Amino acid sequence: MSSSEILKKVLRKEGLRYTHQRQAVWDELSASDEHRDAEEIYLSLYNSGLNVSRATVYRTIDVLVKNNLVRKLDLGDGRARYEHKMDTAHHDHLICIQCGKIDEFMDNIIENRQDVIVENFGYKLIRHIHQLFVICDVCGSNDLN
Amino acid sequence: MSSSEILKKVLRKEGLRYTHQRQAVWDELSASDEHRDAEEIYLSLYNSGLNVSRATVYRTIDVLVKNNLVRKLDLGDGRARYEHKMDTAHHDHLICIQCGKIDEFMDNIIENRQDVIVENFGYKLIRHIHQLFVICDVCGSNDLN
DNA sequence: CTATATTATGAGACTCATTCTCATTAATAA
DNA sequence: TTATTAATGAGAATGAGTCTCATAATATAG
Repeated sequence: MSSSEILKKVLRKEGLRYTHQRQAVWDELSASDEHRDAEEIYLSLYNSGLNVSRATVYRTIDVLVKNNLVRKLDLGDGRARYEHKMDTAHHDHLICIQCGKIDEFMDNIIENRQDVIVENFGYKLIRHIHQLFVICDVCGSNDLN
Repeated sequence: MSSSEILKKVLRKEGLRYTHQRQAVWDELSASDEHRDAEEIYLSLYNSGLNVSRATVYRTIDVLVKNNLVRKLDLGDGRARYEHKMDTAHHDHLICIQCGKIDEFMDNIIENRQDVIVENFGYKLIRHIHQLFVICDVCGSNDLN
């Protein structure tokens, strides 16, 4: 399914109209594997000559997140980051606290343990956040850590 | 070691002065096991007749967090929560997305896997965030989930 | 097609947690 | 006690994100 077909399907399901701006935001997000914030998305579009307002960037991202096309990451620094979920398996993140580099990990043992823990409480797991804040190899070899 | 001795030691180490306000904030935090935000700390002090300004509440909490007397939690809703670390072992959190109840968990298998993952990357683990967002037993039995 | 109804957009005002500023006050050093 | 220096308080500033509302674009009815 093409990028625009996927988006159209989601918009139809949500009862929303298909617009240039929404396509532009989704294109921008799906074209990169980086973990960018809303301002970066906005500026990247702007620099491509696509003048989508910040408000629309936020509004569109909300729809994409709600419909599982995009994941929102809260790294605790006050700016949400976004990553598309096209052809990607579930994963969590390692974040270098020095250079900001983000890597991904996935561990079935951990995933299973989470289920066990929640089950022992008699709760139902909806979603989870698991972030490992690290000093990456590059930053670690640079000097005094 | 008493509450004030602990605080004095930290302040001395940081080259900071011992003040009523700092003691009041630390007392307020160490007296409760709840996970409260800065405004709740401020209001609780205010209602006890202790007029510590919001600015000082924030400033003091920063010192306490930096010195491991308090842990800052980011639950992704825009307000940081704080919990003291007196006589508490490391743990992570389960958060009910409906009623907001917060429970704690600790799992050695997960802790070990984290170390392995980070080691495989050749990185150094500094800290981690692991939050399980759930529907708790009470909310789950209330009706339609 | 064309007109009409309805939703989406853009610009900038607004919110709200947190941080900053700076004049005043309090704690430590002499 | 006074002098020195840091801490505090009040409110301004910040900044990511949200909201408003007039205008523009899209979908629907003829």
